[in-house]
Formats: sequence, C-alpha cells, structure tokens
Amino acid sequence: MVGRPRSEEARKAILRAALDLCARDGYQGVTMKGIAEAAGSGRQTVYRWWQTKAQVLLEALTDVLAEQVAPTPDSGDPRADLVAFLEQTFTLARGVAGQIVVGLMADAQSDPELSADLRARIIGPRRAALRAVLARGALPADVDLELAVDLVFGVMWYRLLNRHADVNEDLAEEMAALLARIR
Amino acid sequence: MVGRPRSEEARKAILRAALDLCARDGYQGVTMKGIAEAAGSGRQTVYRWWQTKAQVLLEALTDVLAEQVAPTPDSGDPRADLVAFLEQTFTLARGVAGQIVVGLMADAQSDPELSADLRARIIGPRRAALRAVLARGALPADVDLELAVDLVFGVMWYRLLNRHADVNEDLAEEMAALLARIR
Amino acid sequence: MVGRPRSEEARKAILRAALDLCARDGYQGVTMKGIAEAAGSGRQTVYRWWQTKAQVLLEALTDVLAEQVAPTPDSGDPRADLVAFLEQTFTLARGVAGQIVVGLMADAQSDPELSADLRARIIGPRRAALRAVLARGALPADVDLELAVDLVFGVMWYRLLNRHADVNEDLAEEMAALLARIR
Amino acid sequence: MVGRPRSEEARKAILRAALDLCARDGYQGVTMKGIAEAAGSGRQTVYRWWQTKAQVLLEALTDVLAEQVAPTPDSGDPRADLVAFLEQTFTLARGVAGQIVVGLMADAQSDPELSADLRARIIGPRRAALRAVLARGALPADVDLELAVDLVFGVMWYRLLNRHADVNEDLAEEMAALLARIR
DNA sequence: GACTAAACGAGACGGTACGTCCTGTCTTCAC
DNA sequence: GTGAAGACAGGACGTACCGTCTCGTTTAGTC
Repeated sequence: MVGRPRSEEARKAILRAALDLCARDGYQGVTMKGIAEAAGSGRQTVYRWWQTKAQVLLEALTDVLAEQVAPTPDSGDPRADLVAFLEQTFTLARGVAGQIVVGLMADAQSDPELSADLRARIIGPRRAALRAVLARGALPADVDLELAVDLVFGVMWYRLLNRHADVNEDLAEEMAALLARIR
Repeated sequence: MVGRPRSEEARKAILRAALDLCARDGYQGVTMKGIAEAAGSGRQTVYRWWQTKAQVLLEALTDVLAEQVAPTPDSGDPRADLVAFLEQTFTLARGVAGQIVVGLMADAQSDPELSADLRARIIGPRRAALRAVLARGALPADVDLELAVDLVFGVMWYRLLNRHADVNEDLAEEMAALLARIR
Repeated sequence: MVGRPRSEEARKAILRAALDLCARDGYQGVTMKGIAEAAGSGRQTVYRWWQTKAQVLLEALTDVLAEQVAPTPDSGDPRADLVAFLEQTFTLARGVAGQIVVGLMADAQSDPELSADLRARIIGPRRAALRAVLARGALPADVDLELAVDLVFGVMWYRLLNRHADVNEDLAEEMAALLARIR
Repeated sequence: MVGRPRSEEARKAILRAALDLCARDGYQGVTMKGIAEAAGSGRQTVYRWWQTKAQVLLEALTDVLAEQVAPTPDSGDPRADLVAFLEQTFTLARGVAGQIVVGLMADAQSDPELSADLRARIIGPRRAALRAVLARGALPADVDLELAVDLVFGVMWYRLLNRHADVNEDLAEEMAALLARIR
C-alpha cells in the first residue's frame, strides 16, 4: 500500500517561505517554526522531509541555482570567459544565494554531514565550472588547477564573509589580470 | 561610594570556560548560560561585561592570540619569512582559535558591529602582519598588496570553512611558490 | 450500487486492540492512532465507524459485558441474591471493564452525548438489574428504590475512583447487612 | 546564595487562570500552555512549580476550599447538622470545585501519586468532617462510620459523575431520612 | 466477465499541546 | 556596586496525536 503522495505544493511553499524569510531576516533569523508558519504548513510536514533549517535552505538554494546559473561562457577568449564567469558568480554571491551559502558554511562547521552535502551539491559544481574555464588557457599548464580555484573562490568568500572589500566587476578584472601574470 | 571592584578572577574563569566549551562543543554549542555555569559565575556577571557570546569569545580569542602569536619572522629571506609566517598562522588556524574565528565570522554576518570588531581586533592585525611580510620583496612592486593578502588568507579561510583540503605546511610552500611566479 | 461491505474482521481487530491497549496503558494512554496501528488497520477505518476513542471503548465494553455478565441470581432468598449480584458486579468492576467505565465517566464530563450513551448502554442496564434484585424484598416497600441503587453503586464507584478501600466480597456482605437494617 | 524569591504574584495569577479556564472550558479543556498564557507567565514558570495541570488545579482547589468551606455545623441536633453539612457540601460540589474534583479523580486513575494527594488534601478532610457529624448521633453506635461516609459521598459523586439525578437539598433530606431509618 | 462503488491499508496534510532549553532581565542576599 | 543564585516572561525546539485528505488495492454487488 502506498498512502497519500507527497504534496508538491507544500514542498514549494516551504522552500519559497525559507528563501523569503532568509532574505528578510537573514540566515540566523530563519527558524523551522517560522518556515512552517510562513508556508502555511504544519511543522511536522517540514520535519518529515528535512531535519534542519540548513537542509531546507540547501534544497531551496539548489533549486534557485538550477534556475539562475547561466551556462559557463565559452567565447574562445579564455580571459574574457574567466571575467564573464566571475562577474556572473559574483553577482549571484552578492544576492540571497551568497547569504545562504555563508550561513550554511557556518552551520557546516558543527555538522559534518551538512558540510559534505554543501560541497557535493553547491560548492563542488561551481569549482568544477571554474576549473573548466581556467583549464582553457588562462593559466600556465603546470599550475595546480585546484589551488588556482582555491585562490579565486577563496578571495570571493573571504571578502563576502569579512566585508572588508567588495566583490564586484572590478575584482573580476583584477583577479583575471593577476592570474595572467603567473608564469 | 565606589562599590566592590570587578573580580579579575571571575573574568578569567568566564573566558576560560568559554574557550573550554568551544573546544568541547563547537562554537554553535556554546551558550551564555553554559559559560556562566561552567565558570561558576552568575549569568548577570557575564551579561554585565559582555552582551553576547560572540563578544566573550572575541575577548577570549584576543587573550589567546596575545599569548600565542609569535613575532613576524624577519630573516632577510622574504620567501622563507613568508613560509614561516604562513606555517605559524596555519597552525593557529587549525586549532581552537580557527574554530572561534569561523564561528565569529558566521555570527558577524548578522551583526555588523561584531563584524567591525572582528576586523579591527583580529583580522586586521593579521592582515597587516602578512602585508608587511609580503612587502619585503616577495612580490613585484606593482602588485596590489591588499589583493595579495586576500589571495593568501582567502585560500586559508576557504579551506578551513569548506574542509575540501588541508591547511598545512604544504599549502604554505605552494602559496609561496605560486606568489613567486607572479611577474 | 453497494460497494465493499464492512469488514467484520477489521471491526473485531479494532475493538480487541482497544481493549488490549486499555489494559496495558490505561484509559488515558489509549489513542486513536495507537488503536489503528495495533489493529493493523488504517486510521480512517477507525474514524469511519467511531468518532472518538470513547465510542470505540464503549462498544468494546458492550461486547465484553455481553459475554461476561451472568444472569441476575434468583434463588428465592433476596439477601443471598443481592450478595451474589454484588459479588459478580464487583468482580467485573475490578477488571478492565471497571477501568474503562471510569475512563468513560471521566470523558463523559465534557461530552454530554457520551454521558447519555454511557447511561443508556452500560449504567442503566446494571441499575435496572440491581433494582430488580432489591425489589424482591431486600428493603422495606416504602424505600425509594432509585436512591437505594444510588447507595449501592455510589459506594462501589466512589471506592473504585478514590481507591481508599477495596471493592470485594466483604463489601458485598457489609452492604447487604446495612441495607437489611433499614426499617 | 539565595537567588530571586518566588513570585507570589505569578503563583496567584497561575492558580487564578487555571480556575478561570476550568470554569470556561471544563477540566479536559485546560492545558498547561493555556494556563501560562492566560496567567501572562512563561510556561517554564508553571512547570517549575507544578508538573501537571492536575497539580495546578489541585492547589487552586485547595485554596478555593480554604476560603469557601464553612465550619462544620454543630447545633446540638445531629440530624439538622447532617442536613446542613450536606447542603453546604452539595452546593460546593455543584460548582467549579466539583468539576475540578471530578477531573482530578479521572486523571488520578492513571496517576497514583495524584490519587494519594487528592485523598490526602481534599477527599480525606471532607470525609473526616462528615464522620464527625455522623458520630454525633445520627447513626446507631455499631454502624461502621467509614461505610456510612462512603454511602453518603458515594451517592453524591455517583450522581455528579453520571448526571442521572441532581445533587441538591432534596437529596440532603432524603439521605438524612434514610440514615435515620437504620436500626 | 466488465463495471461500479464503497471499504480498506497506508501515510501525508495542517494544526495544537507537549515538555525542554536558552535568552536577556529581574530581584534577592552576601561580600 | 559587584557577585552568585535563581526566578521571571518569552520563544524555538523537536515530538506526539488529532482529525482530514488522498492515494492504490480489495471486495462485493450489479449489468
């Protein structure tokens, strides 16, 4: 026997509510209770499918990225592609998506499972995309691509977390210029 | 009337308790209630001097760093100094201090004042130290030092947060080598 | 069209489960969810035929009493009949049946319909039986039989509820003796 | 060290709220959450001093009875005293106090500790009072006083629980008359 | 033998009370 | 006036059950 099927409507309402609350109150201000109430669902319905607010927001984020992430640029000019990719990424990162990832990273410090999920579902794919862009010729062949990815995304997250400098088009250009100077 | 003077004993017990709890339960697991109980002090005594657990841990961290941070190396060999500095920094960052800073960064996302304090008291000084090391000749003169600092610390924090790679002596060497290739 | 007929099997399983759970967990511990699970039936199947656990247990109790209640004794000796009747009744009341009636009485305080059902299906018939026994000559003709019934069953329920004294063969004798002293 | 003393204000507000809710919604309708909200107190404050709503209502009832119970009548006429005592008692029992005791009795079925408390604090004292009245000459000396008390209070509770007949002045007279016929 | 329709098991749904934990404030006595 | 103790109002936690609903399946009649 099968039972009543899961309500796609409730799923969407919950993810939507989680995003809205995060945009309004910040990651820390989101609560499971608040999500359920804002979604007009029972709390058990949230807990049935997700154990923590981090899991809710991770899935909400996944859905958002699936919609909003543009295909990796491939114009034939490696440096232009890199700049374009970074501008895209930085724009996303300045929005709610960035806010959520920062919150998830924080929670992941005390939750190894979340840490792994976050890497597998969000961080990993973006690293792969950047690696592909860099591999097209923006760097000397013997530079460790993983380290180069760390360099680029490291700066981005460091600035987003510390807010000591902006993450914008200028940074995209500067990073591309700096990488171009590596011999 | 002046009243009873502040108890240095209580202050130390509270900071000590905060560190111990953070080491045992992680940043998220620390609570003001828990700190007070572990310190054998009243909760009001904690709240009287610090408003949040972030402030307690920030002060505890400041004390720890004041004890543990070695003077910036200055051997005459810019690259050796850089490697030495990074090894020191990475060792610290892998310990409780790193854990605390990560937690503080997370909380700072929703607390601008904490964000400013963190930059001013912890992040800033370390950036200045690294800048000084880099300025001694590890980089071409026209490279933006601030960006270079972002590069180095960006990689460190990115790896600490994401745990996709270690932050160790190898990274120190690799970073120094990579910077040396910038022309 | 008629549809699938009601499953007698499910009905029995539900009533059986309700009795078992009541014996194991007490009246308060019984839940509709628990009954359905213990009976291996769906919850809707329970709700389809009974609205509350009180109704389930009332029907279960009715079935139990239909099996277990012996015919009213009629030996020709009014006092012996009374004692025999009381002993029977007290034995029943000390078992699960008593536990259920007590629970139903409690629920009936906030449910007038249940109160009426309980009187009509359980309490009333027993009162009628006792009245018949008393009417055979155990009391002077001008004693209000209803009040006499209240007297006897009042003591029984009062002791069952308050547990300040046993409800046993001694009580049966004492009550019969006391009633015999009424002139 | 001593800590902040218990708030008599909160205690009263909670007991007051419990009584009001019981009068409005019936015993079953009272909840710990509802009590706390109606009293304008935190839920922890309720749980700190009482573990269950039964305990709250037991204490509330104790306070009410302490105020409302009149001294046992002692006019020299045993039967008149008995009637007066019963009228008093029945009046109380028809009010909120009776409703609460019925609810407590019900809960006590699955809570032996509550059962003992109820007997010790409420039922016992009233039994003692009735015993004293009966001992003044309303009954032959060799009638078991405990059984006589069970008789009187049994009828009262039985009727209150079952609602098959009123508990009023007529009953008081009838009971006194019946007891007077015991030889 | 295909069709109809109600009962069945399963289990998700929106809701509400549970009892616990922590927050930040307060009130007491001791130092 | 500081400190330990601990009660206070408040709110989120995660769980249990409520009563309803929506599935696919089963089990009788009809046609």
